[in-house]
Amino acid sequence: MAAVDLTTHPGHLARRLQQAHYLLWNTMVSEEITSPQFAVLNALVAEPGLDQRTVGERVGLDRSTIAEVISRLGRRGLLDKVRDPQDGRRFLLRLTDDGLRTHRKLAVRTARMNQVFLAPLSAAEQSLFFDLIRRVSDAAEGLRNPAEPAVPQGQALANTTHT
Amino acid sequence: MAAVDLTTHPGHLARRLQQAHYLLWNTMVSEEITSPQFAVLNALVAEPGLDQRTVGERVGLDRSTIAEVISRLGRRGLLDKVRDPQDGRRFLLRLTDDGLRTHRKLAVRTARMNQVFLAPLSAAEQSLFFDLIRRVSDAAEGLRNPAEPAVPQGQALANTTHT
DNA sequence: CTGAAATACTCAGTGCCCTGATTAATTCGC
DNA sequence: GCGAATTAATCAGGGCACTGAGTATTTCAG
Repeated sequence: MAAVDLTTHPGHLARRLQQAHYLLWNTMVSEEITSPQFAVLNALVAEPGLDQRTVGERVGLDRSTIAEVISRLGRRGLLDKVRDPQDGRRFLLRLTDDGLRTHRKLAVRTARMNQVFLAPLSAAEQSLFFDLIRRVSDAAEGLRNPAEPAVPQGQALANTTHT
Repeated sequence: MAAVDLTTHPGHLARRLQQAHYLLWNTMVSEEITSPQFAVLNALVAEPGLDQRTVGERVGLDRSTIAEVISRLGRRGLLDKVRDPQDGRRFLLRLTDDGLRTHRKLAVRTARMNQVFLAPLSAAEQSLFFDLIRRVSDAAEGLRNPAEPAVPQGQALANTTHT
């Protein structure tokens, strides 16, 4: 009775969307390399020599997840990991030739897959789709560290001040 | 420089959206019960006595994942699992009183969380958001079993019929 | 009625995703 | 210079998500 309609719950929709994407990726792009792995390759194509933490920041993966992903890519021989001589805490990451080749190949397939994935939407709807999702994600991400940003000490924290 | 802009990749956006949702859920709804777990509770509020497979179908979880989720909910005492006397393969699922209470409590918090999550969008944009995501997900889901319908019987389905 | 197919569930294996605790290296305060 | 934060990475642990293989039960074909 008190049951709720999940089709109006953004979290549920987000999960379904990701599942749908996973499915398509698996059939149209690669069964070996996953979408997060491709994101890491892509980040290192753009900026070779990044350290692990920064790559994670670029692609939106936390410290633990990025470590696992990088270890898998390393095992496959797609990237190299060398300790930074300047800062012994860091590992610098760089794609191997094989990694570079793999990225090129998958980039093409990914573009094709995106077209299929977005085919149900008109061009205008597609940019709307991006825009809406980005705005929601960014806003939620912004709630993460609420204190940080230069809040002046006046601090009238004015949520629902009066009914 | 063959690097690609991930902000125009729906898969990447879907993942980020889900991460953002996870974050908000964790802080505003529950650290114990996850969003998929709530979806299962909700399905059983709507239709008590469903079997495992059907619950999975309702909330979009495959056979393995639904088994794990249900086992966790069972361990927490939120649902009961009894073998179907009519069909010994099935287990029938039903919420306990505690499960029902939990669902009621979380439903309220979830509604609040959804408001915060969607706050960056106007009402019109929110329905657009739902509509666009649903259309993309449904279309991709539809590609799953493309062949099925209307397989012509010419097909000589020739596994050794004669022995 | 009986053997084959279908069905519900389980299990093993891989990968993503997060938090909290720990270790090693660097930087900062004094 | 040196001890105290800070920072990069690892590890342990819990949960979601999929596939392929295996078990038990039911249904269907002949």
